[in-house]
Amino acid sequence: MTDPSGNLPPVTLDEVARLAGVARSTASRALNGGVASREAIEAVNKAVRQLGFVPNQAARTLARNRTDAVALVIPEDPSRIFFDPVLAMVISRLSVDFWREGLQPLLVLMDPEDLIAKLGSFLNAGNVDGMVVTSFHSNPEVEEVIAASSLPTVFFGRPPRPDSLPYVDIDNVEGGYKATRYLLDKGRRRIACVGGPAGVPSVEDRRQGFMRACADAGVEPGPYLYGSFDPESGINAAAALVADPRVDAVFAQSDAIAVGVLQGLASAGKSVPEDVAVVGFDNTSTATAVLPNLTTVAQPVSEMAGEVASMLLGFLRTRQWGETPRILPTELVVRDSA
Amino acid sequence: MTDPSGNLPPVTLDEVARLAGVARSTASRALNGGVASREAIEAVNKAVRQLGFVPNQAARTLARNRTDAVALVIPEDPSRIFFDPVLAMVISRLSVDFWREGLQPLLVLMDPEDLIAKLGSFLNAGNVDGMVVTSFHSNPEVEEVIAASSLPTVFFGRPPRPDSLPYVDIDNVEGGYKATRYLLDKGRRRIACVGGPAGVPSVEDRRQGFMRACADAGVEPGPYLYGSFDPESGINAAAALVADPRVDAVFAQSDAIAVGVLQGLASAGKSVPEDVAVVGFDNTSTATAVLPNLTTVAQPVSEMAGEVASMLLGFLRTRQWGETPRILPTELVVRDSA
DNA sequence: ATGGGTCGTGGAACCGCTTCCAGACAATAG
DNA sequence: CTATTGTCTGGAAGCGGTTCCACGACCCAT
Repeated sequence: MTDPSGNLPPVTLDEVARLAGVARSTASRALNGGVASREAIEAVNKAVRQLGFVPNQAARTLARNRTDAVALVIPEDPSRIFFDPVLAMVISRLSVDFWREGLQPLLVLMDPEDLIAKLGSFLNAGNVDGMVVTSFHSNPEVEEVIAASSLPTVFFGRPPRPDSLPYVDIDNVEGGYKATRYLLDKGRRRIACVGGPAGVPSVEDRRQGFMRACADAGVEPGPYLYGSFDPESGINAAAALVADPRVDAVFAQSDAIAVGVLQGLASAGKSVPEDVAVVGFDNTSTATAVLPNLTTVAQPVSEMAGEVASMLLGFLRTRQWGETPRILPTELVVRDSA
Repeated sequence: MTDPSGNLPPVTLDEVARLAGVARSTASRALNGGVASREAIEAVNKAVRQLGFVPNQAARTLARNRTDAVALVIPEDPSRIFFDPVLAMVISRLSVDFWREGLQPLLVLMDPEDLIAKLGSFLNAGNVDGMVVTSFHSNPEVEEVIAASSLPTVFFGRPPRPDSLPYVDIDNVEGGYKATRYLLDKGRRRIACVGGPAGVPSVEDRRQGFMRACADAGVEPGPYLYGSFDPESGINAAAALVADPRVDAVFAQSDAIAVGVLQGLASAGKSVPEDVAVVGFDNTSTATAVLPNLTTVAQPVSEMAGEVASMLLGFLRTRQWGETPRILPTELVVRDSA
């Protein structure tokens, strides 16, 4: 079944051809669907099975000038990504989809200094046919290298300079709007918002949605705080917010932040949702791991990743981009915190 | 700086050699530290810079019979891994370490059916020089393929058949013992234990530690329940356990389970830690995302992954294994739940 | 019979790099 | 001054596939 020769000598196409009684070129054609007689194909297939032949990928790459591999570029500080179940989901889905389509995913996740030092060479060494880049945080230097590589690229999340670059994203404005609107509909009148880092596109969009919902309701928006996408930011924010007793709701721009807010409110003696209602964003597993379970805006992360994969695949096959960008809708998941 | 030619023609070593006024072989030697005159090296380096040359990886692989890539094999159902922050950490650390050492990590994470269908070919196609396998769950078919590949392999976690295969793990017996002992020291007298799937090595070891601690204290162990490593198992377990009012502590074999237990106890009206103390395992970020914050057994996951990477690297360089297995200690992190 | 297709095939070139080998040359030893 | 060593070099032969090309066999319509 598998190669019985315990260890060393890998089978080559030459040996297959010899056993099948044909030329190497014929064997190659037989295997790759080129012109070949029925008998040739059968003989070759039999030989392949008998010898446990597997074509050498490097040789193939060299000859075809195509790697059948793609890079998953995660330009984040690796120590940060544990807080981000979204990222885990993205990676997982991309990996599964690419494998299914016969592409090997290379995980480009390294120390930031390594990244700027190595990414350029890596991309230009013909290691991959294309890449997907998660662009939650911007990083000019990395952007630069990516742009210079001229490899087919799809971004997960709107890239900082969306020069009609292909990307998939949710409608963050809508998401922010929905969350805020829900709180307003529940009668909350002074809503604070805790965001991620200033300047990040999704953060600004969610903020815009927040503002717009308040404006539409004729309510003055409560305090808006920038932070980062982790529980600490939430704790800090909560500490600041309780100073204003009129604040009766918080829209946290990620579940991680919301968790921190919850903790901060708890230690300040505020009860959720009675005193303060809290809405998160992302609908990650922590939303249900926390008490009270979090009302949150769900992103269809897996579908998004699926779209990303199919966009890149489509381009690699047809050499042209389909509809881009692709914007997917969000959905408010109501639980106990608001 | 980088290749100015916007797009297509990649620079080859031939062009570098021509520009430097030497033969291709000399250029190769100059770049790879072979014998070469000072002038030759300088001329080549200059040409390289000028042209933005990056050696083609496939050609290198073919010529050297070495890929400088390793596989990260995750034989788990991809939909499951989101519950597992440990896995995210492992992947991240491995990725960072391998990149730092000049090895490209290939993420082998796909649908189970795809895995058994494709893993064999992948491993035998000369895609990688070695691999690391996370072996939380056993899977005979995958085991088989891995064994047949005869690639250098390190396991994260004791593999089902540790035929002196290289692996890194924690002392799970000790971990289980510590958790249980702590509860006993706190005066708890009827301690239940909620484990992962029966038959998994780590689960059985933790169970053994649990049993032994009880025995050492002369206390009869409370109910032992198998489940899986997710919050649902914890909820179910809690539901079952509250039937016995004497149960005053639960040792959950993962934080995810513990979170479920916490919820289950809460909805049964039990307070933690007053009525029932809870100890988790893993010390993942959910341990602090939940209220009360979880007392839990910490595994040095990142260090473990680091060990794994260095073991594989060591073998690839020296062609022999160092000390194996490597067993790292656990540590009890005391918080609020017990 | 003869000319013009297909179809299938083997040989050879090629992808871009590394490495073996033999030769050129200079420096040192005899 | 030759013999011996040593350093550096270019040419050529790989690595293991794919693909171009020319050629022979075959079938059909002329």
